[in-house]
Amino acid sequence: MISIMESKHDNSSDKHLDLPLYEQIKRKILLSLEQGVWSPGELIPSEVELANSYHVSSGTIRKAMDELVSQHILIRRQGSGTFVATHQEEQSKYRFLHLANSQGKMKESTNKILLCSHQKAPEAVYKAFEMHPDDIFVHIRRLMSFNLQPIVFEDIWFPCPMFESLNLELLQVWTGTLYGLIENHFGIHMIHAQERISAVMPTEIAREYLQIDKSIPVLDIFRTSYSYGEKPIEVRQAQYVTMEYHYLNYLS
Amino acid sequence: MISIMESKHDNSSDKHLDLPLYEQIKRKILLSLEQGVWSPGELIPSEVELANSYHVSSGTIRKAMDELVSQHILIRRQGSGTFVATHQEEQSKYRFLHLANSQGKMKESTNKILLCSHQKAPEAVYKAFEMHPDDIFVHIRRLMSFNLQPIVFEDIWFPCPMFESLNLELLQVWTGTLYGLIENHFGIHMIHAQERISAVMPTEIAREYLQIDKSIPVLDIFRTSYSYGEKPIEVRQAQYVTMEYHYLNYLS
DNA sequence: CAGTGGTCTAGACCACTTC
DNA sequence: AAGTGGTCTAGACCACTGC
Repeated sequence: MISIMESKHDNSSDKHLDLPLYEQIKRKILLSLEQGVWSPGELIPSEVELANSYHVSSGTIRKAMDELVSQHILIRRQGSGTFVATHQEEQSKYRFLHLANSQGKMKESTNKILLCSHQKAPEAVYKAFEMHPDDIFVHIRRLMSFNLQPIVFEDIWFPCPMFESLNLELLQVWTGTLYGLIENHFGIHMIHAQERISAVMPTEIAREYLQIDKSIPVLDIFRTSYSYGEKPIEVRQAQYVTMEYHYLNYLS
Repeated sequence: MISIMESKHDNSSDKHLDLPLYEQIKRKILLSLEQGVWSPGELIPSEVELANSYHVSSGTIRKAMDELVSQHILIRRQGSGTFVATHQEEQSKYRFLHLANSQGKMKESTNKILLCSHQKAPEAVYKAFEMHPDDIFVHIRRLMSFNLQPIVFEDIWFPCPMFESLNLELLQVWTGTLYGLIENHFGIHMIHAQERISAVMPTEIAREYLQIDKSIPVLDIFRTSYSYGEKPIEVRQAQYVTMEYHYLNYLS
C-alpha cells in the first residue's frame, strides 16, 4: 500500500500509513467537515479537483465519496456537484423520527415548545456527555402532535457553553426542524444517533400533555445524537404514545 | 445506456432495457438467489467468471456485488471467493435482535420452545401474509432468557404448506438460530425485516412466562421478515421485558 | 456549451487463501 | 503456484444542470 505521505505529499502529520488511499481521503474529508471547512448545504470541490489536489485518480475519490454518500454525510447532485448533507431538506425531515400509523404514513405534524431554560441536568444526561453534575445545559421541553393529536413529549438537552445562545425566542421563530436550526446557528450537523427504547408508565407531566389515562403505557426513548467527531452533541428523553402510531424499524 | 439484450446477449425476456448494466446484473444475481440456483453459504462464481459470462468488465461486476454485499446478501472473503450470506455465522446470530443492557452487551442466551403446532392464525398474522382466515400456519411459541432471566416471549408464524414439515422435534434438535434452521431445511434466507413497536401491558400468558408483575409494561414488537423476493416469509409477535435490557436502535 | 456527476472499460499490482 | 478478492489508475462516453 502506498500512503499519500510516502508517495506524493509532504504532510508530516499523516498517521494513516497503512490504510488504503480512499480511506485516508475519506478521513481527510471528514476532518475538514468536523473543522467546519465546509458547512452544511455547501458545495464541495468537484471530483476532478479533489483528485488533483490529493494526487490520486478520480476513481479513488469516487470510492471515498461513495461511502460518505451512503452514510448521508455528502449528497451528490448530477450536473451540479457534491454538497454537504443537511437536515433542512424535505426528504430528511423525518430521517430520525421512526413513527408511522397502521397505514404507514404520518399526517401533518405540529411542534409546540413548552419551555427552554438553562439548568443542571439529571444523571443520565450529564453522564451521556461525560460531564459533571454541576454543569449547565440548555433544556428544551416540547410536544409533537400529529393531526392535532399529541403523540411525543420530550425533554432535550444541549451542553453549555457551546449552545448557550439557544433560547426560547430562537426556537419559536424557527419554522424548520430542530436539527435544521442547530445547523443554521451553530454549523453542527448531526450524522447519526442511538436510541434506547423501553416500555414505561408515563410520568405525570408527560401524561398531562399527552392527554392519556394513567393506565396507558408509553415508549420511553433515550436518544444520544452525534456529529462528525463521534462526540455526543444532544441527548433527549422522549415518551411516545403508541395507541395509534407505532415506532417503525427496518432491520437489515 | 446499452442493455445486455441489445448489445451482446439474446436474452429475450430481459425487461431492464433502461437500467444501468450493474443494476441489471444485480437483479439477475438476486433472481438466481431467489430461484435457489445458489444456496445460503455456497460459493458463487468468481468476479472474473461472472464478468465473462455476463460480457461486462470486472469493474461493473464489482459495482453490482458491492451493493449486494452492503445489504448482507453476499459475503466476500479475500482469497477464497464470494459466498451467499447465511444466518449461521457467529457474527449474524444477533443481527436482528436489537437488545442490550446498560453495559451495552448481552450475556449467554437460552431458548426454550414452549409449543409448535399447525393451526389458524389471528387476523394481524394472516393479513400480513395477504392470506385468508382459514389458512393454516405453523405456530411456534418460545421464551428467550438472558443470564437465566426470561426477557422475550414470542409467537412465531410460518405459512403452510411451505413450512408444513416444521415441527417440535426439529426445533428441539436444532442447536443454532431459528433462521439458521430455516435456511438449512428450506433453503430460504431472510434478508430484512420490519418491526412495529409499541408499549403495552403484557398478556396474561406472557406475564406468566416472563415472571413479572401485572403492573409492568412491556414492548410489543410485531415483526415481518422477508426473503429475496420481497414476499413475507415469517411473522412474529413478541413481548420484551425492558427493565434490565433495552431495545437498541442506531439511526443514520 | 462548459462543467458536474454517472457508467463502463481494461488492465496493473497487491494481499490473502488454498493446495 | 494458482486463484481469489482489494486497491488504484487513466481514460472514454453519457446524462444532467446551469449559465
